[in-house]
Amino acid sequence: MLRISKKMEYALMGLLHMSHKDWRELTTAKELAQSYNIPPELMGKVLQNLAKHNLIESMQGVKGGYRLVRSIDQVKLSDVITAVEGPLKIVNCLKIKTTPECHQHYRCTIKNPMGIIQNKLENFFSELTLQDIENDMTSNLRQMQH
Amino acid sequence: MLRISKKMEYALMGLLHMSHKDWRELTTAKELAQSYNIPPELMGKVLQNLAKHNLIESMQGVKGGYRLVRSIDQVKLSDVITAVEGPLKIVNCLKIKTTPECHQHYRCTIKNPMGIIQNKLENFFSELTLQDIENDMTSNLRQMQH
DNA sequence: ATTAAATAGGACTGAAAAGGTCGGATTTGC
DNA sequence: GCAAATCCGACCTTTTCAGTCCTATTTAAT
Repeated sequence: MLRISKKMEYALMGLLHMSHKDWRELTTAKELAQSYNIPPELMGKVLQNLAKHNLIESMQGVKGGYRLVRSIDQVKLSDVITAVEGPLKIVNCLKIKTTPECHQHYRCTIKNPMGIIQNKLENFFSELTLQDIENDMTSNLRQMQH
Repeated sequence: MLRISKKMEYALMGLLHMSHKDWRELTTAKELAQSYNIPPELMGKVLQNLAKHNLIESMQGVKGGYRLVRSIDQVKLSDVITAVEGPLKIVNCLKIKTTPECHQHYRCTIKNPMGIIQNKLENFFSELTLQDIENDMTSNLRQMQH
């Protein structure tokens, strides 16, 4: 429950990795896969999804690869989630407007607390940028070095 | 990904249901199961977990049932999650201190963004009480009635 | 032109988790 | 003693996740 998928993990690693380079430089799936011990095919798929949603751009062919199209402080965590996993739906019932087979449906809109939590989570993820995460990571690193 | 389990849903429904009664009154698993179309055995298990973690108290025997031990503004969402699902671990790698089979382990503590997100999510859930959720639901209800 | 390295993308498999079911034990009011 | 409730573990089925495989396409370099 509330597990963040491997795909998300790989996506974040990839995006942060790219942010440490000059923006023009390309990063290949293979490079990321080797750096972080990720199955290359999976890494590739994740990057393809990110490219499809315009978080990164792809160059095909030899010497191809991926690079960021905007700086990471312009990338919300919710963008990454949507790109990699599709729109966030924490509970089946809310996936489609009126799922016929949902027996709690007549109570869903009013009595079901899930919608509330979903909204709050969406806000949470859309207020959090990759830069925020990067900052926290480096500050943690500093603490460890003391 | 990031799906909240049915158990959580049932737990929240049960707790909010109880909060609408006089605190001394008992609620049975059967009552909840029938009210919300939930498999009774499952509802029972969820309530047992909540009782074990002292979010509700249980009375055995005929005329038994469950009731809140504190008002819902004293119950954090993180309490419910922990009771129903065990401690929140959004990613395998962070479950146990040093999982030997985690190949990214040497990078985990510093380079893996998951720990950061996990901390932020934990804060998020521990700042949110059931009363907050209740409030949002009733305000949504008011909007619909206009 | 050919080759090699890269992205693009669909189909499939195995493992793990979630959701639900079943059976039985214990407690307790009537 | 019976019935209604909590308690609890074992089991099964379905869905989801992670990973693999295979093929096609693009393109730089030779």
